[in-house]
Formats: sequence, structure tokens, C-alpha cells
Amino acid sequence: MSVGRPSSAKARRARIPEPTVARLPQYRRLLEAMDDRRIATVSSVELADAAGVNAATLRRDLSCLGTCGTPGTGYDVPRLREMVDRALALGRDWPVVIAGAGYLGHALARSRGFNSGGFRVAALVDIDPAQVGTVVAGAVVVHLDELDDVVRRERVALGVVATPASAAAEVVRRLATAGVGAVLNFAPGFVAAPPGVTVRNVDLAAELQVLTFYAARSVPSPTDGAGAPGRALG
Amino acid sequence: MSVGRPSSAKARRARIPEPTVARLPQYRRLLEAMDDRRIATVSSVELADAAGVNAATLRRDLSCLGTCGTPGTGYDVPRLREMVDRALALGRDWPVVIAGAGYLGHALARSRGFNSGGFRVAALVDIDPAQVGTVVAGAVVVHLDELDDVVRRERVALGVVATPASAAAEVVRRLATAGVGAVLNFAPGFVAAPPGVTVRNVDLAAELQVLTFYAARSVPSPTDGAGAPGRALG
DNA sequence: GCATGTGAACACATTCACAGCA
DNA sequence: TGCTGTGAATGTGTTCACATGC
Repeated sequence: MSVGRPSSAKARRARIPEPTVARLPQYRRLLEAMDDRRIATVSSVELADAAGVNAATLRRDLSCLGTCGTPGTGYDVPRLREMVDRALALGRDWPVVIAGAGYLGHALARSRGFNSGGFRVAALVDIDPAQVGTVVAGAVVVHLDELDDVVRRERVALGVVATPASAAAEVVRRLATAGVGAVLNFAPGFVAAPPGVTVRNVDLAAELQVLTFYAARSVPSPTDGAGAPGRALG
Repeated sequence: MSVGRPSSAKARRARIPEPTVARLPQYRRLLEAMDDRRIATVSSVELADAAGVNAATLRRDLSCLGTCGTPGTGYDVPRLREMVDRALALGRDWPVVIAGAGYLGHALARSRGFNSGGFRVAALVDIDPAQVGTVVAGAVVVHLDELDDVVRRERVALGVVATPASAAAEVVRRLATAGVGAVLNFAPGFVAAPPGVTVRNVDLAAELQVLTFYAARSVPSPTDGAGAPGRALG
């Protein structure tokens, strides 16, 4: 704890806790909106309130990025925005392949979040002959057997699984074989990660069930004066 | 620590930690699959391995439900399944209203997870005249102005927001006013919860960005022999 | 013998509170 | 004075390890 540049060098390659990583996209969006409105500076309290987190938590989150806010002033919005982008490895080109051209696949392919900030849907893959050859939001639907070609040609590093549950494990395996390094799986059920591949499971039905849990705890007990505090989760 | 039935009464109304609640749907699905295959008993190690969690964690999770596994044998699958269902307040009827009949709204309305286990899409609401009056997977699309009627008539307790971000806050407000007690918000950005309402924000674009963070940490460093362990997140 | 359920240890994240600096 | 960045305290979840009971 002595040598080198004081702040940046210290935190440059420090491990970032998972909860912090999960909050970064939220900060990013707020900073983007502020930047668009030409807001030059923001304090930790302002940003934290907008994000719905504690100000100390926000400051600690940002300190992981090796940021330099200015005491007495706050954070420089464009600069902070750039640092968050860098931490999330955004800004560079991230071609995505979506496996499964059903309703969810279509919805994701058309969503802004999958077509901005460096993300770009390079292609969708499916096995349904009725889908193969069609174009969704500028991206072609190709047959699953062409997956390797697409991944190699477009240098795809990210895969999204929007197939039925029964196909998910096999599709993840094929994505991994094709060279995709990270997969976002929307199919229900736990899919184990092949070696060297990061798999993130997002289960929309599970989210609904978790919500139910909290709803059931507040709804059937209308006896609490002001009611449950109505905290926002997630 | 003495009176009453030893296990169940003690844990019956204990607070369940949020991470535990988030894992319950996963256990539920596995138990359902085992039950269908007529598997009568399961040990904590087996179930934990299938779910990708530590066995001690699983046992502690289940102990929150006031369960009784049998030492030397394991857990009774049908019985445990029922207890998880009860904890999640499933089994009863949960009518859902989906706000936003775009691609995501359609995908959710058609998904199995939103139409089983007690969940039922009572209606979709939108303001697009081209959508209003159409039927999606057996559910009608009605105008946003009819929200109050639908919620009252169908006793809707759960709302799902699948609108553009710009409309999300207002739609959550209207859902709350209509009497919906819990909302699952898929629109990007933090939506504060009105008093007495639980709001759970699920940001699909953020999931992709989080994935990128981990992908970037493993991809550009192909120097680690066996590579990153490829842990499954989420 | 074998698997549950849980006290105790540990690891981690959040929050407070304040030193230090603009 | 105002706000950042962080040591220290707190709170929470995970994991170990074993007593207990089938």
C-alpha cells in the first residue's frame, strides 16, 4: 500500500463484486440520460436517489472503477459515463447471435437494448423451415447448422438462448463449440456452463413466482396501517 | 425454544431470505420433473447438484419452509414439492394483466411460465387501436382505459409491464391505482414502487451488459490453461 | 450407516461516519 | 462548506462440521 499512482492504479484491476456489476447498467442508463440533457456534474446522493440505492453504496461501487469524483463538486458526467462503459466493456462491437426465432427471440432481436451500445444482432438461428430465411429487424434467420459459420464470420462472442427448455442444453453446447464465450439463457431450468464459457440463466417465469411470494405476503394482510413499505426489488 | 411442534411451527412464519426465495422456483421445477418421473425421494446432495448450489445451502433454504426431510433417507418429493408451492403461494389462482401488447408482451402471454402453476393471463392492455380487440393466446387485448374494469372483474393481483420505457412509470401508477398489488417491470430503468405495491424490475438489456462484463474478463485472456472455470451465474 | 437440520465460523456486501481535499 | 473516498461497524448469506435421529 504505497507505490504507484494513488487512486487509479490501485483500483484498476481490482475485482468488482457481483452486486456492483449488476448495478452498473443502471448507473450507465442514468448517466446517459443526464449526458443527453447536458448535465455536467452529479453528486453521489443525486445519482444514488435516481437509482434507488444508498449513496455510500454508490460511492463504493464507483470507487471500484478507479474513478475520480471531485470532493465538493461531484462526478463529471461524461467522464463517469465513459468509465462505466469501459468497466462493462461496452463501446466495442459485440455481435450477438440469438438462438430461437420464436416470439421471445423476435422481441429481443427488435429491442433497443440488444441493438445499441455496441450490441448488434448478427443473426438468429432456428430449425423451423418456416423461419429460416426470414429477416427480423435487419437480421437474417439461418438454420442451426450454419451456426459455426455465422459465429466465425461475424466474430460472435455472445449467444442468447430463447428456445424451448428441451433444446436449451444442446443449443448451449453448440454455441460453446462454435466458439461463443458467453451465453444468456432465457430457457427455464439450470443449464450448466461448458468449460471456459460463462452462462447466465434468466428465468422469466421464476421472476413471476418470486413476485408472487412478496405479493402474497402483503395482499392477504391488509391490516398493516400504511401497508408494506412497497420496496422495489431487483 | 421448547413448546409446540418441533420443526414446522418454529419455521412456519420465519422470514425467508431473498436469495432463498429466488432459488425456490428452481427447486420447484426440478421437483416437478422428478415427480413426473415417479421419483419418490431425493437427497439434499442430489437436488443441490441438479440446481447447481451447495448442499448445505439447499438444506438451509428448505429448513426455512419448515420442511421435514427424513434423516438417512432424504426428502419426500411430492411432499416437498407441495411445500415449495405453498411457500411461493402457488396453487391458487393468479390472474395476470400484461401492459404492452408488443413483441415482448406477446411472448410473455404465450409463454408456459405465465400460463401454468396458477398463473393465467387475464388480459393485455395497450393504447394502440390496431392491437385493441385482438386475441393473444386466448387473452383479449383491451384499451388501457379499461384497466380498472379488468382488474376488478378478474381480481387481478399481478401486473406485468412490457411497454416502452417512456410509458413504464405512468403504467405502474395506473396499475397501482387499479388495485394491482405487485408488478413485474420489464421496461428499462428504475421504477419506484407506489406505497403498498411491490415492484420488481427485470432489465433484459442489463443482463446482457452484465454478461459482457464477465465475457470480456475471460475472452481476452486465453492464457489460463483450462480457462476460466465457467461458473454459471444467476 | 447415512442424511437431515443447525450452531458456529466465515465471507461478503451494505451502511455509517469521518478524514481529507476542492 | 460540501462532497468524495474509505476505515470500521454492522448486517446478511454461505459454508463447514457435527450432533441428532431414522
